[in-house]
Parts: sequence; structure tokens; C-alpha cells
Amino acid sequence: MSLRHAVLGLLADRPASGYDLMKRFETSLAHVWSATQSQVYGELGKLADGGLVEVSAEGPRGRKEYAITPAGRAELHHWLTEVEPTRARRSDSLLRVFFLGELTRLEARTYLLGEAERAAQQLAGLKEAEAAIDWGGDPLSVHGRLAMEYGKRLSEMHEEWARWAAEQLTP
Amino acid sequence: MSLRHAVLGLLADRPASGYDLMKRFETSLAHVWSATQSQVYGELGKLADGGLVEVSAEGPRGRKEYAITPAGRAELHHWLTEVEPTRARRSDSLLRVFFLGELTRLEARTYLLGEAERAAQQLAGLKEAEAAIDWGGDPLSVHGRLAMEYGKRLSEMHEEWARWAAEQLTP
DNA sequence: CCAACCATGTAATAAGTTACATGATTCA
DNA sequence: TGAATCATGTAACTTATTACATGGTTGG
Repeated sequence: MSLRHAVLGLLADRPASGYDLMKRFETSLAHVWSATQSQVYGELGKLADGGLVEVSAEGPRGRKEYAITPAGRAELHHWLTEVEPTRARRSDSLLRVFFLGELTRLEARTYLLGEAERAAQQLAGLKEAEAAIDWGGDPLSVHGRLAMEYGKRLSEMHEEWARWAAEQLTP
Repeated sequence: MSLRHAVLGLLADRPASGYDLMKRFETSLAHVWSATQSQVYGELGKLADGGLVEVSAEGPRGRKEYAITPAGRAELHHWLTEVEPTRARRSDSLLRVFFLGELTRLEARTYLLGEAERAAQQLAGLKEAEAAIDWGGDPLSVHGRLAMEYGKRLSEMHEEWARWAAEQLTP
């Protein structure tokens, strides 16, 4: 149930509308937690019902700006410090690896080298994003930087592993 | 929609009942693709309706053994070679990293060192599992081994990153 | 005989995706 | 004035989780 905490976390930084939040899901949080527009608007409604956020301002075009409440901040803090992170357990790219025996050796190697290539592409994309982002001192971006480093290390590891794995299949 | 492909992949190796499949989801596929019992039985029904698997034998206690059909094998092959893997984009442990600014520096460091510890535990668990598994020459385990190596490299990377990140927060 | 294990299913709920529907405001 | 952007919502559907419900078989 982390969508709600993603929303709370973003609002903890500063108030925002559903539309604003969507942009942040699509940019900074893109590789970490994805959400669709209907989820975000739905969750804002539920959070408001529960008193964890409140409408702090209304603007043109029916814009509603939400702000986190003390109860919301308490819930966020609780989640951050006391809820054990769940180990992610779903990767369709790794799932395929288990079934490479269904393919010829050549096809399997092609798949793994494709993985290496996709990982390399991802790394390039992250580096580009990193250069483009204004890493000004705002508190959220300090930690966004830590996450960025994770992404880079992950892509590197993924690429190396895939090349190694492809080699294992070369007799 | 990879649950269906996970089931097809397991049945491609050898026929199995829903119960058998569940055990394999809980063991070999545990870190790669999780599924619940009701999902597995439900998916077997749908796959059978679609002609991708068929009941190949019935045993005691209402046991139904399913086998993959040629159509199922074709679908599996298609998924393995032509469907682009989706980049996984959800990790609640990484999501927390973005919001560490809500915590004191000490709390944030504690979280990151906890991550390091959990990663180390995971690595230990994988090594133990690796030692316990009979890596006999069967085709599925050749590739299970590649996935195992991925898991080990991932845990190592995760631990190193978390220690590095904790250090970044030390003034 | 009873515990452990084998075995299948359904119901209710929650979470996530895709598509549809609508309209205001800004700026070139 | 027309395109891009801002802005919110709902409906239908799929996927995943949790809990319930039932019973047969094996082996110590």
C-alpha cells in the first residue's frame, strides 16, 4: 500500500495538486514507484477522507492544492521508521532467464545480450537525466541523488551480469 | 501479464499440478515472481480454457496434472523472444530513500544501515539456498543458476550502496 | 489415530491499468 | 484563433491479496 505513502511523501515536501503530483511521478519517481492519473486522484480523495491531507487552496480550472496534515506526517514517519520494506519480488526480465532452456542457445544468448544493451541504455538515460537535473540544495533532491546512484549501480551491475551470463552459454 | 508465462514456463519443463506449481513458486521462483495459490489455480483454469495447457492426468485427492500444449509452447516462445521485458518500476525500499528528509539524520542513517543489513541477510540466505540445491544438469536449473548469480550480485550491490549512502549523510 | 501433507477451489477486497469524458487558461 | 498545457474526474476491466471452505491420503 505504498502509493499512499508516495503521495504523502511528495506532499510532505510541499503542497501540490493532483496534476503536479503526476508530473513528479513521471519524472523523479519514475524508476521507483509508478502511478497512473486515476490512481493519484483516487488516492488524494481517500487521504482527504481520512484526514491525512487537506485541500489547502483552490485555483483556476478547478485546481485543488493539497497539503499534508499533522496526522499525515505522523503516518509517513511511521511508515518510514517502523514498517519493514518488502523485498520486491517480481521481474519479468529475470523470470525469462529461468525459461531460457526453451530457446536455442543462440536465441538465449540474444536475449541476454539484449538485456545488457537495455541496461546500458538505461544507464545512459540516467546519466543524461542526472546532468539535466538542477541538484539545488532542496531536501528532497539530496535523497533523490542517493536513489539516482542506486539506479546507476543497478544498471551497471545488470549489464555486467548479462554479459557474464551470455558467456556462460557459450560452450 | 507474466503470471501466465511463469505457469507456462514451469509446465514447459514438466507436467505438474497446481499444488506442485505452488511449491515451485515458493522455492525457485520466490525472488523473481511471486504468486498466490488462488492465482495459480485461477490461471490454470484460464490457460486450459484457452487451450494453452491441458489436463494430462488425474490422481488421488482430485489431483489434476496439467501439461503444456503446442499452442502454449508457441505462446511461451513468443513471449521469450518477442515481448520486450518491462523495466520493473516499484520498490518501496527505494521509495523511502526519497523521503528520508522527513527524518532526522540519525533516523535516516539507521534506515540505510538497516537496508545494508537486510541485503546482507538476503545474500546469506541465497548462499545457503545455493549450497542446498541439487544443481543437477536439468535444463531449468542451468538457468536458475544464472538467476541465482543475479540475486547474489544484486544483494552485494545493494549492501554496498546502502553503506555508501549512510556515509553520505554523515557530515 | 492423528498430524502432516496433498489437493482444489471460491468470495471478498484491494490495487493497478486503460479508456473515456470534459472543460478552462495561456500564449504565440 | 488554435495548439499546448492545465486540470479533474469516472467507468470498466484486470491483476493480486487475504480469507474462507472442504476434504482425501500417508505414515509414524
